[in-house]
Amino acid sequence: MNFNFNINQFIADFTTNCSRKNIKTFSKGEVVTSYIQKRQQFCILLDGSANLIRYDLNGNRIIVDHFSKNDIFGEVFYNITTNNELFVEAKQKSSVLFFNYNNIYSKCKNNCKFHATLASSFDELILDKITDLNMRIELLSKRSIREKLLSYFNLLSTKKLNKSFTIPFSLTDLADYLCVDRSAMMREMKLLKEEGFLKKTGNRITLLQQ
Amino acid sequence: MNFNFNINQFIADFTTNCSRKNIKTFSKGEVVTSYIQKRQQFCILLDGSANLIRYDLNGNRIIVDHFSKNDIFGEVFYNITTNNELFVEAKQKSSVLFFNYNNIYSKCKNNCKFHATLASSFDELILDKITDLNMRIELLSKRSIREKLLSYFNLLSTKKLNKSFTIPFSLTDLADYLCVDRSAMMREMKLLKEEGFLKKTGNRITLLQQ
DNA sequence: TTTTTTCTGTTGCAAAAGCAACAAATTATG
DNA sequence: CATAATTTGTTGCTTTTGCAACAGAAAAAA
Repeated sequence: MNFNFNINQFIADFTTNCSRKNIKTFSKGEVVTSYIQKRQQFCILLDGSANLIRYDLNGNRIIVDHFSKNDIFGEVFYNITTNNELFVEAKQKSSVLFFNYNNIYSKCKNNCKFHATLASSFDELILDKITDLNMRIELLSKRSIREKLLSYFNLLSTKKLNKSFTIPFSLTDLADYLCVDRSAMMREMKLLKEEGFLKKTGNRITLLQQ
Repeated sequence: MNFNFNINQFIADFTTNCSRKNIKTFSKGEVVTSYIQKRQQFCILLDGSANLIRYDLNGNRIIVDHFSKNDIFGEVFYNITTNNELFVEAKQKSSVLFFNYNNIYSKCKNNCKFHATLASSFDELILDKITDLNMRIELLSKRSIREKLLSYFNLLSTKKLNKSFTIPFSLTDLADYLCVDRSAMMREMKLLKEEGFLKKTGNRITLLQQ
């Protein structure tokens, strides 16, 4: 397994050489793609940010996943089993590369370098995805809103190597990402501030103590 | 990608030919393995059943995953980031095959057929794992105990192609798997019975209506 | 087979979370 | 820039969930 995988190089190879790629841009609020059974599309977010969204039967919106630059998504990473409608919504002006994974081994016209890279790097891509999914499960396994908030904030803090960081989406979205009621989440956040766990200005958080 | 992957054939090849494998048996309650950072072990449950367990800081036990015959687990499928101790516990007499994935490409003495199979089938294995993880996320994203129970039961029902099925572990375990309080879960289950959603004898459930 | 341990089922009470509703602030859009 | 739309922050009230505790059933161990 190649542990020296470089996502930037990978994307560069892809965008410059592959004739089977397809790049589109989207503005805020637009649906980038819906997940369709049997199709095996895979997408790379070249720029911007987007959410993977599902609505449950009670009308609750769930932000299943959040994507930012260089994140990879699509049916390849989500075998759809039930009739749960899943779609990706751009949160801002975004640029997305599409690739049909079904025939991954069919070379494109100019026999591009990318296909060799893809074959050898695909394990790496999915193992990264597994890491993300396990972190998501760890987050959702937390039993209280307080624990969910603190876990998520610690995650962001670790990722940024900084006690201060910006929540990558609105607080309304955050509630749908943590799968809790927004007003209850706001109340809990207020308590966390009052009890000295964190400081908050807008959607910038600074973790204090512990 | 090979969509004709056969897990039974795969395991048969592995157990009969590979000299790098290592098979051990465990009795109920024994720890099969703990997940260790940097190691890249991967294990196949040949027989029995086991749970992947974590304890959170409040002492709550979380059943992160449940494994039965032919399920695959190990650090390969769980990049450990934090200091969360994860271990696999046998729920009954179980037989487990261990393989060190670090040097997947180093052939074993008799250059066994398995390694060719593994290289070509690994994508399949991890994509299956991703499906499982996404289902787990969908389950945990449910906001009430009632919804979690019904979703989980529907899942089992779909898997068995039958409205009747057996919960693969104790109700105490089920609560830890759904990440809710056991007594609250029992109460909700009682209500579901009373409201005619299901019948229950021991840990055998029959779904009624809808 | 008896004893010990674990699991199931239940309940009262306390704490947490959800719901609804609204005003103020902020952000998009014509 | 003005207006519309969305987001934030807040609160009272209701519902759900968690906690603690215990008795009986079932399963495991001696």
